[in-house]
Amino acid sequence: MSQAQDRSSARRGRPPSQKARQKALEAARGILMDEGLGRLSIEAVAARSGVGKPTIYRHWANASELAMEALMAGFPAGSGGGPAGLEAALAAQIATLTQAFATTRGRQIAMALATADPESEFTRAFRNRVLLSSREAGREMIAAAAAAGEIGAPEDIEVVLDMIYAPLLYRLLAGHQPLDAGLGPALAAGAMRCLAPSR
Amino acid sequence: MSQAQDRSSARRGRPPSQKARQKALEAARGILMDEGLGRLSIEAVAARSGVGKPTIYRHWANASELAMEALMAGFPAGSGGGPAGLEAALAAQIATLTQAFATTRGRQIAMALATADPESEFTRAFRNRVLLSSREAGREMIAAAAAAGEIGAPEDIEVVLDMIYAPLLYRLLAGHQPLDAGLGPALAAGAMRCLAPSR
DNA sequence: TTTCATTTACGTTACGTATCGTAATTAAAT
DNA sequence: ATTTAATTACGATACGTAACGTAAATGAAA
Repeated sequence: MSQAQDRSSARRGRPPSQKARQKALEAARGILMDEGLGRLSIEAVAARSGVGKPTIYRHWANASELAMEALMAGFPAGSGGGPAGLEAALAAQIATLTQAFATTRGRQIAMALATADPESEFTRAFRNRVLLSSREAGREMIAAAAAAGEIGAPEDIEVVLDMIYAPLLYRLLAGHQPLDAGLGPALAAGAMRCLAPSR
Repeated sequence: MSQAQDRSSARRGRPPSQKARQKALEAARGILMDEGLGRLSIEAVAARSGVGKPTIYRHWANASELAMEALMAGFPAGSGGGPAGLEAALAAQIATLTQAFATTRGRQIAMALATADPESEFTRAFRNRVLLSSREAGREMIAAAAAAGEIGAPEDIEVVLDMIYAPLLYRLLAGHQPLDAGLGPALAAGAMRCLAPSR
C-alpha cells in the first residue's frame, strides 16, 4: 500500500516541462547579453525560445522575474560567514562580491543594471537581493564584533554601512573605477577607522 | 463670426484616416475571398493591411462588424418600393435580392455564410441586416395591399412571410437549387395564393 | 496487462488594451 | 503671417489571458 500511497502523491496529467523552463531561461540570457535588459520581454523570449507565452507565465509572473532568474542563478547573495575578526570578515565579503562581478556573468549583470531604469522592478529587485542582503550581513558582522568587545558600540551604523556598500554599487554602475581586489581591504580598513572610538 | 463658429466645430488634433479605414476594409475583403470567413481576424487584417490594431478597433468593435461592412458595402438591403400591385412588388423585391446574390460579391457573401457558424455574430447580423429587413419590407407591402383592398386581411402573415423569405436563405445556404430569376415570380405567386381568401 | 478515461501542460493563435514616439491637425501667442 | 502649444490619431510593440487541439502523464476498467 505504501507504494500505492507514494504513487497517489504524483500529480495526474501532463507534468510541467523543465525543458521548456530551461529553454526560456536560456533565451532570456541570450537577449540580455545580445540586446540588453530593455529589450527583454515575454514576447521576445517566447519568439526566441519557442516556448509559448502561457507556459512562460506559468513559471514567472512577469519579465522582471524572468530576467532576475536568468541573471541571478548561481550568483552569490553577499552573505557573511567569513574569517574571524571584523576587518578580515568585511574584506572577505566584499572580495566575494567583487570577484562575482568580475566574472562574465557579473559583468553582464552590471551592464544590465547600468542600462536599466533605476526605478525599474528589476533594479529594485537586484538591490534587495544582493546589495541590501550584503548590507544586512555586514550589519550582523559589526554587531557581533561589538558584542564581543572587538569594537565599541557604533555611533551611526547606517552611515558606516553605506560607506562600505554604496561604493560597490557606485563603481558597478558608473564604471569609473574598477571593482578590483584592493577594494575589499580598503573599504574594510575605512570601516574600522570609522568604527574606532572618537578621541 | 459664423466662419469662426464653423471652424470651432472642426475637431482639434489629427483627423481620423479614411485611407487607413479603406485599407483595412480592402484587406478584410481579400481575406474573406482568399481564405474564408473563419480566417478573418483583427490580427490578420492588421497584418495584411498595415493598419494598426488600435486603429482598426477605433472603426469597428470586433471582427464581425468589420466582416459585415467589408461584405455589405454597396449590397442592397432588400427594401420595398417596387411596382404597383402586390405580386409584382414582391417579385421585384426578390428579383433584386437574387440578382445581388448572383454577383461575385453576392456569391462571396453566400460562401461566407455557408462556412460560418449559424449562431455566429456574423450570421445573426446578416439575417438582421438583409433577410429580416427584407421580411419587414414584405410585411409592409402586404399590409399596404390589404389596406388598399387589393387583398383580404391576411390570416397568418408570419407564416406567409416565412414562406416567401425562408426559401431565399435556404437556397443560399444549401445551394441545392439556384437563386435564379424564376424564384421571384414563383414565390410571389405562391404568396398570392396563400393570401387569397380561403373557400 | 492492456485499453480507455481523465487530468494537466504545452504551443498556437487571437483577443483587446496599454504605452509610447511620431504625425497631422487646430488654436493661441507672438 | 509665423511660430509654438495643445490635441487627437496613427502604428509598433508588448501585455496577459482565452480558447483550442494536441501531448504526456496517472487512474480506472476490462
